[in-house]
Amino acid sequence: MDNLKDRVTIYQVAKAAGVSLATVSRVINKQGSVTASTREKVEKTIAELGYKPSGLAQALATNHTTNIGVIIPSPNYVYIANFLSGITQIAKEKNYNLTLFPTAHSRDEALEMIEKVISSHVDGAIVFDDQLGPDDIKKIASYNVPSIVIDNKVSAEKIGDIRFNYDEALRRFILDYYEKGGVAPMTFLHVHNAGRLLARCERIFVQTHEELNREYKVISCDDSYTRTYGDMMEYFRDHPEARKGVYIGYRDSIAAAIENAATDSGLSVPEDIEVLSLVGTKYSQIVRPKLSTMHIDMAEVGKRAMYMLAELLSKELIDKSAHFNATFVKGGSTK
Amino acid sequence: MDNLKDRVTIYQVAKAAGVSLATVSRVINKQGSVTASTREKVEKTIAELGYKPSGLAQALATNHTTNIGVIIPSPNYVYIANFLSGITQIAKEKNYNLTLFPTAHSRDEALEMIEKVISSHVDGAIVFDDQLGPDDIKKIASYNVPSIVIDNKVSAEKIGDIRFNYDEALRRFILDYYEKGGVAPMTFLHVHNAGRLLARCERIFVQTHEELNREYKVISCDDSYTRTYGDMMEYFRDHPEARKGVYIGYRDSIAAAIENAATDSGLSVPEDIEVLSLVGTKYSQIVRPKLSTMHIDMAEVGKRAMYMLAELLSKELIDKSAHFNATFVKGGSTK
DNA sequence: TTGTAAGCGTTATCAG
DNA sequence: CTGATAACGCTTACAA
Repeated sequence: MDNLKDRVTIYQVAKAAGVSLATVSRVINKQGSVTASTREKVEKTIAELGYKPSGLAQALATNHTTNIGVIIPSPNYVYIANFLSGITQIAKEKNYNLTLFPTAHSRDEALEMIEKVISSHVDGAIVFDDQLGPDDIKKIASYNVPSIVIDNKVSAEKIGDIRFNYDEALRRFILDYYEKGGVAPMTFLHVHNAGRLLARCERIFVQTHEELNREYKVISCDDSYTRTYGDMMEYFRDHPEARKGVYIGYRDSIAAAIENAATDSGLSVPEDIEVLSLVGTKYSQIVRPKLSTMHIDMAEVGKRAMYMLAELLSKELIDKSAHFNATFVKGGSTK
Repeated sequence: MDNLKDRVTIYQVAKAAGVSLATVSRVINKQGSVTASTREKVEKTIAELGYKPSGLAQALATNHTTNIGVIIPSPNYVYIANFLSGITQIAKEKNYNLTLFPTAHSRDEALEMIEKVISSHVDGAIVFDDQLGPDDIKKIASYNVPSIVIDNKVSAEKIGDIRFNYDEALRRFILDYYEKGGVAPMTFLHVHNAGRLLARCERIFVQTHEELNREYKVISCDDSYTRTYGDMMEYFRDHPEARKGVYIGYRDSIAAAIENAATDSGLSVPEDIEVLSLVGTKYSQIVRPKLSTMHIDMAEVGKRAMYMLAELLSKELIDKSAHFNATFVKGGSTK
């Protein structure tokens, strides 16, 4: 608990080196001018004492930590992990540390994390939580925490956003299917509380079908490979009429569950059943047939977010909005 | 709430509520005694002003942040992401924030991150970096940062460790193969710089074979699915003698690359080629045939690490070492 | 129950 | 070039 008790302080260094606090501070910050000889002396005693400046005290004095807060659903999903990994790379490059505020897909928790972000005195934040609406985001803005918000349009002074666009690609995919003579209805796998991204895709799915005046199905599934695999096995067994058509899952695990369940039910993909994954990762490549996906490179999104934030923090962010368009990547799971 | 505001301080709250700093502090910390009426008054003005205590200042005053530092290779790999996810869950439960110090598989960087951890004033640290040796870890100990170290034996006052044991399971797997009449040599896919865990497995692999006086192969591969898939396609094409036997990859992506390359080369798994993944994740289940793995649940490891650290921070950690034994999980990729 | 004041470990502004 | 000293925002004895 009081591991910090015996921390060597700048004061001790000063005393040991026979100089004042201020001089030591100048040495460690390499600013202001110090004689070569005293600099050496100070550096020597710093090394001897093993002194490391307290980031905390520095932060308090300078009014900036070099921390940026990251609000994300827990990094359990590959696409979130990829996103985080992208942030990570650029953060390192720009010399920021990352503090995680994980939210487990619940709005209340996300809100609570926003409070924490504010308290934690981060220099900026990247918010990728699917549950938060624009109003929630404004709160963070009102506290003057420069932020990049993912998949949420916000316009505020110190806030940039990155938005995903699945609309056209998904619409086109659906239209193509019917234009090419698709007859069996498409099925969308709904996952409870999986966030705004999925919700929007589902809306596009429904709308497009209603415009076309086509039949469609939405079925609910659990947000896990194993459960969905089991459920789909049953589903294909109990619903002979469902043994054809296109199935859409929102991420690779779900889509893979559909595909494997279909295959293991004696169906062939893509001849009988076609499968599409909305958030494709590299795991779409390892299943057979490879999954067709709507692809957005989440690591790139993470990098971009961190670049934008760094710009927001250092100068003016010129372009406060970035867009990532999903592109259809054809695998073997669709015709 | 609308306009950007400068940080509201405890002092401003005190003034607005007509009380002293100390009283406000008591209210926000719910300790000491405050009359119901003044408490209300203070709470009201806190709400009105939108005051959030500065974690920084609190940390400096109390001498502990509620941050714990996590040194990991970047969360690109599923097993690392799972580990992080496990930490995350328990950290939330115990009310700690996580600060990430990602290292990208290089010892120098890992060392640099240790420095940062020390400066950053975290209450404790979880160190899962495969590149660090025991001596490196001691450095963190010397700064009195209570830590849990993964896959590295350390004995120091404030340091606990979690170790993996692949030895027996892997040895047994190899022995079984030959006892059951395996003839074709086993092949181990070596990945440069993939860390101590892999290195140790490789050592076990080699040793066991030498004890048995059996032929074996070690081939190098890139740490990526796509590259390894391509390389293995070539390999199977150019080396007819290699179109049989057991192949061992250190994580699912690598093992899946072997398996898919074998299948796509017209080989059948497990009849011609058998495949084993050393660090199995749920992705071993989605490829066909399912991968046999040596399994350690990394999310559990993360949880355990965080539990141990919490204990280390609050009282005495009774059991300073935990062990996780790899268990062989048979899939369809081995006979 | 409440207020005063001394830290916590730095940086930064002045003088000297 | 160097040294006092006042911030930074909060906690916490100690007094009142």
